[in-house]
Amino acid sequence: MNYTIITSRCKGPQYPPEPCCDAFKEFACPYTDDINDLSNNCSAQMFHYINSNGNYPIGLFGTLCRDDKIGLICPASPPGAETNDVGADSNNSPNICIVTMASSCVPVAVTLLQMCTDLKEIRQLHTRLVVSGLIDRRVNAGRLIASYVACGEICEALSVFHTVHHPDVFAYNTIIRGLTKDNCPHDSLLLYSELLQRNLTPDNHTYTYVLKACSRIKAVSEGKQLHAQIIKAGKKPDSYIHSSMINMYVNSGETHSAERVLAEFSEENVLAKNSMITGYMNQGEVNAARQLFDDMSTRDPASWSAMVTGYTRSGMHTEALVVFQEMIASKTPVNESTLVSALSACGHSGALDQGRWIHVYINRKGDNISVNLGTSIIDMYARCGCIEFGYQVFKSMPEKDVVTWGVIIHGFATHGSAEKCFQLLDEMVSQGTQPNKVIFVAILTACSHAGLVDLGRLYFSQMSSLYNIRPSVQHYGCMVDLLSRAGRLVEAEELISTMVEEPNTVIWGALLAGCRLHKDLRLGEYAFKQLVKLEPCSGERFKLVSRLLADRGEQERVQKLRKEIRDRNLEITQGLSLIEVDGEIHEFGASDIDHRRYQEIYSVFKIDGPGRF
DNA sequence: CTAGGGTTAG
Repeated sequence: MNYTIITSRCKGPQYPPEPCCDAFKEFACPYTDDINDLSNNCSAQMFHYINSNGNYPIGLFGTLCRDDKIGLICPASPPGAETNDVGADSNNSPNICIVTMASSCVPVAVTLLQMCTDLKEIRQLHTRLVVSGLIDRRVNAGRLIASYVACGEICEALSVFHTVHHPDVFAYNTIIRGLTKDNCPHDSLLLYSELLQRNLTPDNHTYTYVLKACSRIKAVSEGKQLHAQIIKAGKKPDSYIHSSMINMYVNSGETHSAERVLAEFSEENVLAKNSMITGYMNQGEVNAARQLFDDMSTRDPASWSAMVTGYTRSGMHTEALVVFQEMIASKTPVNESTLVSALSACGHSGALDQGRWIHVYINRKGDNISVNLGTSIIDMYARCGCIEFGYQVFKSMPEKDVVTWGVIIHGFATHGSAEKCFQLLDEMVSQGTQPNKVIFVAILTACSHAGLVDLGRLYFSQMSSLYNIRPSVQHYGCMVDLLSRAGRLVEAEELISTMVEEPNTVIWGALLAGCRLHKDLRLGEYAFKQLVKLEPCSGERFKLVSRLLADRGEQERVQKLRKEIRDRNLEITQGLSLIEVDGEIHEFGASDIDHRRYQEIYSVFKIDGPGRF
């Protein structure tokens, strides 16, 4: 017989948790989540375990009783256990021996909780701990809190925490970590001050988690206070504290403080440097990030990931993809976030070939594709103009979230397939995913591109009436764009006047563009005035309004405006199109006829003349 | 005597 020995050290690959948990499920006790129900019907003695065949397979046995010992049935005595001859075979025959863990070993409940793989098991053990009274042991309660935190059940964790009379530092640490992870960093900080009030001594874990909470809410002053406390306590920060500290400063935008902390630490700390790279990248100090990365003697996957993500977010897509290729070449295991960033870089730069290469690479790796990664693949194809490929990937995904639906709907919207967008929205709702505000931006964009004014109005009103989504400036932007393009300028103006928030440049810009299209000088000038107030340095709007004036034959005012653009040296940004040819990305501006391969591309796309590209 | 890098994308 092939037994797995379960010991208190049963973590790790050599002791897979499955056999113990299977055994666990078959305990003679019926499964129930209800503590009261269990306490009425069962005693603490029920852990005696015999499986359905009447055999004694390896498993947990014994009682969870106040002496908190565990029995194991196994062919030989596991390390760290004392053999108890009860039930042991006479001359240590290979059949069965029953051992009891020495009392110095890890408490049973802790061992059991470590074996739990899902919430059901944890709940069941929770009930048993309550029934047996073992929950009163702080160690057990603490580990139970940790188990709930590990599977994201912060409410359960909190309710256990509140029953503990004098929680120890471990319990505080665990719950602080859980609250921060659960996006309640403020509560974490409250509990930290409670810990101090109770005269408990924070340890390295405490500092790490509290720093993380500060980092999450960009609480620099609290973070600095903590920094001072750590130094005052004479604690030697370990690498976790160190990197959390840097992270805190980085997230709060204090790159220089982060730099100083980085310099203070003598040991090589990859985690800290990774945080620093992210910090530089967030501040747009791309070269500093690169320098740090280049100087690192050891890099982990997160170091590479920070570079790829940073470049992508700075819009340096080519650089991002170069680093990504280097990462592959250096045989660094590629994690998911890196792939997501690299795909994003492909999508934003139109690098279809590389995007497809990454898609193939992902398929080759054979891991099953997560919702996030699948979504990124779809988005890449959609942005590179291959919505059909994206749709294939979409259809092949067994699980989708609201972002997945958003990506595909947005993709079809920008490809002008409004009908497909509406159909997908219906599908999404019928499959049980609630649309959010981003979905409606995509839907309204689709209406706008297809000139479907009435449908746009319908969806705009349904948004709040059916789905309880308050229209944001972005939605108003879509609607103003939709109405203005269709020449319904008065309606557009009316809609703007109903806005609660201040209209932004997108809103006025859309109105101005519509006015130019439909030659409405009065409203156009009004929109223009609002625009100049909001962004006095953009020449683009001047150009648009001067065209409007030219259309109306107001030559004199046109000249005046043109002079103003020149005199004030207003910047004129240009919309760019990106085309990948043989792995090389080419940028095109509107009416760009100076590109060295213009003729080729001109003929391929049958552009009907310069200026109309 | 149990616990610890980041949350991207539309």
